[in-house]
Amino acid sequence: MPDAADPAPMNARRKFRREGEERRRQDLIEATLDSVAEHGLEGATLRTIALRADVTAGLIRHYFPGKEELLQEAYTALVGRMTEQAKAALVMEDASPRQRLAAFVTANLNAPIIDARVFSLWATFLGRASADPTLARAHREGYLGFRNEVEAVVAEVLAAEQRKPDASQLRHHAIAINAIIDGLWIEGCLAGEMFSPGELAAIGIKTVEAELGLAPEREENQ
Amino acid sequence: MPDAADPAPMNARRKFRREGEERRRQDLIEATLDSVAEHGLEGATLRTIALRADVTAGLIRHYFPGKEELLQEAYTALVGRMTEQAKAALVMEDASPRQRLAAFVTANLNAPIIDARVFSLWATFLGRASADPTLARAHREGYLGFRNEVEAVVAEVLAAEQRKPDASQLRHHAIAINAIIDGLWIEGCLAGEMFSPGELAAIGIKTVEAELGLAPEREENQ
DNA sequence: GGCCTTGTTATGCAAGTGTATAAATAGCCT
DNA sequence: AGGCTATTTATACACTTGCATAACAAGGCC
Repeated sequence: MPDAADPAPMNARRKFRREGEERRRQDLIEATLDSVAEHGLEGATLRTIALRADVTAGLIRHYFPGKEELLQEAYTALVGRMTEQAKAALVMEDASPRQRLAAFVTANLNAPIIDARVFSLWATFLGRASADPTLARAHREGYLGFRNEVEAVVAEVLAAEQRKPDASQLRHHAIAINAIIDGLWIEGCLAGEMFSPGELAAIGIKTVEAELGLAPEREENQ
Repeated sequence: MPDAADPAPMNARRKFRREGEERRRQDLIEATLDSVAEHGLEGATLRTIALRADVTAGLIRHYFPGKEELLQEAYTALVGRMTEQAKAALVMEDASPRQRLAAFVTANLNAPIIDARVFSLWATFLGRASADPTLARAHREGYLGFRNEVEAVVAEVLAAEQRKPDASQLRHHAIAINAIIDGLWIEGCLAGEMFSPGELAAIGIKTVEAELGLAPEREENQ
């Protein structure tokens, strides 16, 4: 029974905790990505983001010059995380190049890289990349890093097969394989339930190996 | 010298012409796509769109129940146009299945299908598809139509080679080829200047034919 | 314990948003 | 030519947006 005897002020100011700077920035970026994934760039308002980070809107301006910068940093963080995860699949000691390539493809065509939320973010930001040079650069760097990684593995695989491709052939292989992975990734993210588990990865490996002209592993149907 | 003698009223009402209903709707949809491509979903306001269509904002409500419906119709129109263009490359009389497949790949990896504006639109809308069932359905239908088209050509090509793939193999080929085209399409749209003219198409044809296990056309390097 | 810094909240504001409604006029019909 | 109707413009409104600024208090320091 809230009455005159109630000692609590009825217009209590919101309680809060001071967090470390890095932690707050991280939380705000995460909240931004969540908001964008759920409501799109249009629906990701400062107030929505702040609410998700359990903070009031004004605080954002204490860490970021403006909304634009927050979005850019969020996208940069996203791209960084994506390529980092992708490359992580490559660090396998004592595995043949061909196995490492297969593992790379498999990793990129399963969770957590195949993920509707990440895809939504990827597409949303990329749609604005053609108009925003900062976003375009963030994407470009991630993309080239990924493709170089692919090219390096391809070179190893072919070397293990005693083949000496020139730079142009290597580049073409990398472009093609990159396209295969990207294309299957999109299909998986958009319509994951249309594929049985592991199906996309199996298709990816087969297609990549065909592109490289590697002999089928064992069974030769048609 | 605009003075008291000037017969023209100083607050003249805007002159306008009455257009046919279909024409106006078409114009408004086109203006919407332009706005979204340039400013993103967030920047595509009714006033911006109306300005581009050379009309005042209120008129939009005369043709569409609300902004959402306008955006949905615009996306549907875009998807329809894209798949239509893609399929158009398939109607070649007296050409071998393999030639038709190659022509299909080539058409999809050159202008006007490789186009930064279309890509921007595609990505922007797709980013919101996971949250908007109407957009998701529009995309799904376009995608399945495209893939069925691919599957049909693949079946013809393999039949011409006396091969009898079962339904599962056919499906896998279609998925893979669709991914190759999509992936290369994205690369071309986002970084067209990194590729020489025709390079993407050449890579696409080679990769697709490798995936299908077709013997190389003539020259056999490694 | 009391103070001081600064992270945090609260409030305000001008600009812009989508939508509703009233007023005007273009162009067809007779 | 003159009237009718529906397309089009104009205006208003309630609400949201990003940003600015002032008030406040959390937590380290002496």
